[in-house]
Amino acid sequence: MYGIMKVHVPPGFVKGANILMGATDGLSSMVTGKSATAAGTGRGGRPTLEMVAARAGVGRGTVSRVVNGSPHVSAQARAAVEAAIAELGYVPNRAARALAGDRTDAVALVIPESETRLSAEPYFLDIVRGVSTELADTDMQLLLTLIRTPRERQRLAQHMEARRVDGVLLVSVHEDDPLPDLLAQLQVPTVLNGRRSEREWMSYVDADNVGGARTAAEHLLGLGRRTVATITGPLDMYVARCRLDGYAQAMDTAGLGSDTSLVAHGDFTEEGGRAAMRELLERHPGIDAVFAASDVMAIGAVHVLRQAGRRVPEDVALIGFDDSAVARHALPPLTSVRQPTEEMGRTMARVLLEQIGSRTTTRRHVVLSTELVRRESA
Amino acid sequence: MYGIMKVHVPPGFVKGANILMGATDGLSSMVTGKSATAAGTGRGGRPTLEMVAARAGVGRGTVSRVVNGSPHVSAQARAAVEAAIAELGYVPNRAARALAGDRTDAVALVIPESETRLSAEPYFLDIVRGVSTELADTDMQLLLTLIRTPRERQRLAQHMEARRVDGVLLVSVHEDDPLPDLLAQLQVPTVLNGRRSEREWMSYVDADNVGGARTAAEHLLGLGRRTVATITGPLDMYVARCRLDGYAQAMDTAGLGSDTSLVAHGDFTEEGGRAAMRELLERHPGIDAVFAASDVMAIGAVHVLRQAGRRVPEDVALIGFDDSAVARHALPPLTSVRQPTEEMGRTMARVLLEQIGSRTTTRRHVVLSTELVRRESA
DNA sequence: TACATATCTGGGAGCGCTCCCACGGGAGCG
DNA sequence: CGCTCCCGTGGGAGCGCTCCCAGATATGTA
Repeated sequence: MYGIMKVHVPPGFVKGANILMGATDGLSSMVTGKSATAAGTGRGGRPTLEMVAARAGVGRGTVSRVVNGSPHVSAQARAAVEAAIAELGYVPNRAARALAGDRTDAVALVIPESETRLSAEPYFLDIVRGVSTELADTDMQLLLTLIRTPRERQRLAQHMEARRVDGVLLVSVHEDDPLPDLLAQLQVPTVLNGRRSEREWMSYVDADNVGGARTAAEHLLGLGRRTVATITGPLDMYVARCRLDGYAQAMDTAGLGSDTSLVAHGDFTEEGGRAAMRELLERHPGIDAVFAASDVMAIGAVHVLRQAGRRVPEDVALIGFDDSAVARHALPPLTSVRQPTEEMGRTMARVLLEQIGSRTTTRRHVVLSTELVRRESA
Repeated sequence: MYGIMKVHVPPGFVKGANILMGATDGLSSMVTGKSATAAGTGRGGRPTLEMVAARAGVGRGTVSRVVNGSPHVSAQARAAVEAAIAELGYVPNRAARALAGDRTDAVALVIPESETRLSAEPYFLDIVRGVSTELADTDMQLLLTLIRTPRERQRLAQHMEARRVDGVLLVSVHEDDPLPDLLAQLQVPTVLNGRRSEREWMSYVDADNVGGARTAAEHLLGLGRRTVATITGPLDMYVARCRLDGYAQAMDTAGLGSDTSLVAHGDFTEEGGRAAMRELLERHPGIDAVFAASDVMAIGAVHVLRQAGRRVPEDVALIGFDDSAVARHALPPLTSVRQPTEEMGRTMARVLLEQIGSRTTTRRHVVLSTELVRRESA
């Protein structure tokens, strides 16, 4: 009863309203048809799924199944298709796939400008490197989006609503950034790099800032130093609070209580580090160790200490955070807490892919451990 | 005679082979139809072009024309369409556009790993920033592709053949990299960041390395220094040759001939800079100025000079190249040649867009001038 | 032997857009 | 006053894929 459908109907005939047009001048349209595809040439000479199917002597569906790794294909058919793909050098058309499958096979790495200004340096590149590595095996594309102006933020939101990516990686956003909530509301899989606060609920991958800071302070203490101070980052940033916390923990454990006069506040800039160091020197002339929450601030501290005639590390031991190029090339080379940045990037990508894959909304929280890189300053 | 076509035919009826199916069990298919689109809901609840058309009381074609800025639309129709777009919050579906229009509205920024390892630092990020800025006004997407393994290079080539991007930005490739030629052959619009040799034929945007180096050397000479040496980069890199050239030009002009013993070869690393400085110090104990072809090498030189008891800049004036964070935070802060990195990124994007727009293969060669940033080392 | 079940397969329909053709009506012309 | 010409317009066809359904075939069971 359905047999009629199996009759071979010339392409271009069944399709469209040509039938209704009868004797009208619909000829030109009829001539068009999908002849190009059915023949040996796709647009721009690129092979199409249909060409592969013809070549392999199977149907479109089967080729699609092979390409997408469906298990419901006989070994024989699979082999034929794979051969045809190789011979033709077939590569799936991403746009067609996206359109038909309602997905994009792309993830965006979003970087708010504020962040790039601060820790710039290798950090960002390492994240990209990690993400890229992890994505290399899938055929997800990595889209880079810098957000600087409100207009760009607006556009990003629009793109998100239009579902132009399957997921988003968000590099350290500020606590009051509306982006994460927008993404959550839109149900776009998202992974943050760094938490916004202690009770972050979205998926995130962060470094163990507390542990790293604690280790640094402990190292200073282990060197026999007694007057161990710290230069913090801006405390409205969670990462800065964490590093202060780690320091405080180490001091507590060492029974050195919490002397707030040993805590000076910086802002992650060299000048901030300078000011904080001057303050510290004034309050504690006998200071013999400093843990700075960033390398750049540590550099500032080095300069001030030098001017004050203090030697590093003989008089004052110093540890920074980030293990940046600045730390490596400083004089003396700075001991610093290294974050596994590339690994963080890889993990972010992995978590995101998992989240995109399983359509469930399972949040993941990952904290990767840091490591003290010993150089000459402590 | 064509009037019959204007009769309103219910959607889903004209389309497909349903007509042929007559009394057969084609019901399920008929029910499907494109009802969803015709009604008020696109996939995922997102508005479609067709919905906008319905809302504005015009045809699909007209909406498309408005969206794509075609001039052949009456003011009235345009206004209606724009209103409908705003009301519905319509955003074009990128995949559909790509499929129908045979383009992708995306460009790739390709970064061979080798390069990222060397000058890493802000350089790369600034390029991205520039590119991103320029692209923000179009709705081109920026794809980031890191090339590290031969496998990744292979995949990139494949993507290029499948025309997954409309154009490519290539960050400083080596002279023997086959990528540029592949891209040229594939006729993919491409812009290089930096030349591969003096006779680069592809479009490129480069910094005036010769001029920057010349200025640096001239500055040193202008300080009254007579024994002005240079530490070069690896001379198999064009950029290194350029910087050496600039230095040589300044020396020639000053009538100081070309004393090859004043030229030491480094490799853009700190250790390379150290070794070169030691060499120089040995050959010319009375040396009073050094131009290093990179900041990192300059840092190495500073360290060696310090150990040798030479003061910077009192005994030996020093200039680096790149104006990196390392230079800014060094002790003393390094005078350095700044490249307009972000501007380079912007220009690259602009040139690429132009090349994509005009389907002609007009190559463009842009050289942006550098600038000496004076700090304390010279 | 007949019938139910599981497995593999072809191909129609449709994703949302662009391209382009052919229509209608207004302006310009003789 | 009829004739082109052109501009603005609607909408068919098709881009290359995925989804899914119904056939065909192979396997198992009574």
